[in-house]
Order: sequence, then C-alpha cells, then structure tokens
Amino acid sequence: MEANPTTNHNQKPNKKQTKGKQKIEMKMIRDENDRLTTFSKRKSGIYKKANELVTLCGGEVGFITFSPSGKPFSYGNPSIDSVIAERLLLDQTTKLTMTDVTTHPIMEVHREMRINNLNQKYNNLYSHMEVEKERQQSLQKMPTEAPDELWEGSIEGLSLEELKQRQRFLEELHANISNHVKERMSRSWNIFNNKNNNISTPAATPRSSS
Amino acid sequence: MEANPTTNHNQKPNKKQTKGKQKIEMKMIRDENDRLTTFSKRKSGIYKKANELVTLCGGEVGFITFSPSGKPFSYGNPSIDSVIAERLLLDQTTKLTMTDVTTHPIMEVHREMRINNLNQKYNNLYSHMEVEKERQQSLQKMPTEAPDELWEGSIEGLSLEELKQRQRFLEELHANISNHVKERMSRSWNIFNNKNNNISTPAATPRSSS
DNA sequence: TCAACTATCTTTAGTAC
DNA sequence: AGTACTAAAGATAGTTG
Repeated sequence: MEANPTTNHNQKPNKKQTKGKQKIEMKMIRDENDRLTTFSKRKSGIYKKANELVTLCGGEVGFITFSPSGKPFSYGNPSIDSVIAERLLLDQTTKLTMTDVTTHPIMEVHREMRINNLNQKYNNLYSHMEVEKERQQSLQKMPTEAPDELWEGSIEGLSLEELKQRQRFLEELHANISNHVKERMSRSWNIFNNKNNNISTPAATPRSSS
Repeated sequence: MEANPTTNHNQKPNKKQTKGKQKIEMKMIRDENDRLTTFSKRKSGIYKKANELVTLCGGEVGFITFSPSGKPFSYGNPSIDSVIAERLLLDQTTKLTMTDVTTHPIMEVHREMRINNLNQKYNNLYSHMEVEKERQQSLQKMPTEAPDELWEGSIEGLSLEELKQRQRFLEELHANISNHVKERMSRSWNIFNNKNNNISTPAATPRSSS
C-alpha cells in the first residue's frame, strides 16, 4: 500500500518512534529483569538458528542451556536425545534396536560417543570436577602478568605477514578451546579403531554394557 | 565524508560490487560444497551467539552438532562436559536423594567457575581477535597513513621481543590445554579399561603414557 | 580450501501495549 | 509473561582473492 509513513505530508519526518536496537556492552547485564528477558529472546534466537542449520545443512544439533536462575532448557533436532542421548542415557541407547544404521557415518560417531560415554558414566560425578579444577588452574596459571592485558598487542615492528600469522594462531587457539571435546572424541575414536581394526567386522554391537 | 557514492556526480553510481546477502529458501541446500560452507559459517555464528548468551545472562550452554558429513562439533561454556555433567548430575541427585544439591562438590566447582569468569576471558580473547583484524584492515587500507593513533595507548613500550614472548605463552597455554584433554582422556580410558578388563578387554592402556 | 568483502537479510534492544 | 513494533546492530550469501 502507498500508506508509506514517510509520505505522511504532515511534517515530523524524523521523530523516530523508537531508538531501534542499540549496541550493548558484551558483559553481564546487571538488571535482573532485563537479563531474563534477554536470555529468553536470545535463547529463542539460538533455537531458531540451530533449527535452520539442520534444515539447510542436515546433520543434527543439540543445545542445552541453564538460565541464570538455573533452569534447564534444551533444544534438539531431530531431538535433543538423539544428539546427546549417548552421553546422558547410556542404558536407554543400548536398548535401541539397531538395524543397518550402524554403517551410517553418524552411527560411527555415536558408537564412539558411547565408548567415550561409558567412562564418563563411571567417572563423571566424582572425577570430572577435579579435571575441571585442573583445567582452571592451568588457565589461572596464566601469567602473573595480567592475563587481561595479554592481548593488547602492538603492531610496531610487525609485518603484515606476521600479523596474519598471529591472527591465525589466535583463531586456532580459539577453535581449540571451543572444540576441545571434539578433539578428545576424535582421539577416542582413533583408539577405538586401533583396538578393533584387526576385527574386520563393522562391530555391529559395541558390547558396551557387557 | 564527501566520498558518498550517491553524491558521485559522475554517473556510474551503482556499480555494486556484490549482490550482498541474498535470501535463501529454508530448505536443504543441494550443492554439497555450498552446504558445507554454510554449515561452517552458521556453526560459528551459533557458537558466537551461545557465548554471548552466557556472557550477557550467565548460566551455561552446551551445543553439539553433527555436520552433514557426520563429524562431531561441540561448543560449551564453561565447558561442554560441565553442562552435560550437570544435567546428568541433576538426574543422579534426584535418584540418590541428595539432601542439598548446592553442597555437592560439583556445584562448588561451578560456583568457582563463575567467580573466575572464564567466560569473560574468552570474550576478551575474542574481541582482541577482532581488534587484530581491524588493525590489519587499517594497515591494508591506508598503509601510508598513521594508523597508530587509535592504538597508541597500548603501543608505548612494547617491543617485538615482548610480543614474541606473549606468543610463546599462548602456545604454552594451548599445549597445556591439549595436555589436560589428553590426560583426561587417558585417565578415562584407564578407568574404563580397568572396569572392563576383567570382562573382555585385555589390552588395558591405549599407549597413553610412555 | 579458506579468508575477506559488502550489500542485503535477519536479529534484537528498547519500547509500548 | 507475552506480543508487537521500529530501527540499528549483527549475521551471512554470494563473490572474489
């Protein structure tokens, strides 16, 4: 329709109705109410994006989050349990009747996860936190020399090539931190394969809970 | 700022360099290459959003996805394991009739994590990465100009040596994290094997320690 | 293969109901 | 707590190194 608001011949063309989206500092939102609202909005946004990812690209996604107040939410496609069931509910997955899906790549991953999960099942509750503590300590061991200033580099005397290299490194580090689990899982998978590659069969059942 | 393209009195005002972002149908992307690219880009986008969610609102997030080709990726904050472990713990604690969840060790760890705010560190890292990017851009775009104005505050007194030192530290940190991951894996595997070697698996150690 | 660019699309902060 | 709106901020499709 030509009811274009800008065509409104009354003046007042620039009395903006709202401020629109404003930039916000990337830090904890103080106001509790605001924080909860933002959490809700952004959580929905992530759900949507996760869903789009699967729709566009296939694969599977699982997303879990605990709200600031500690409430758990999760989103999964095809379902949260399909994606993380192995890690959460080992017993249930072993009951699953596997037909020929075992040859599907994704099942290989799941098999690997199951193996990895076994130890988690036994290990998680009382050992896991120690490891996390250690991990923290290694992060804390971050130079007595103010970790937060660490990244304020200088370009003085650095060539463009060096800068690029450095950036690549930063991104690599970033990826490594973010995906450390992936790394661990891949390793498990390799070990698993090494232990079993003398067996020519595709190992239909992982005999996990024997 | 008179370099406004629309003000360019010569014609040729609209030779657009790119089409910009185009709308796409929300359905499986046929082209394999395209699909993989999109997956990668969007996965990164979700990581970023997940991280922002935690930073802004607190709480915790875990995100797992399997690429169209079946590769696993995950992002977690504070860590994917913490998020999942906590959920697992919730189940367990219910079953175990834990009197007070908040006194459970793992909760203390989580509390500690929040205090240490690893998350904030991550963000610092991330935003500094962006800063590096911008620096490069300013270098590339105006090599003869004085790009240092913006950053002069932190440039003062930093030598190339110090920079290299920082980088070494980063590499160390990176190695540290990797080690912890490996260590944890080995440990888990040992436990796993110990629990099962009386059943079927004789080859206990996965060549972890040497 | 992967990074960079940019025009355009999408999300969302702030606001009001 | 939930919906709706606007406009600025942010993400990204298509393209080029």
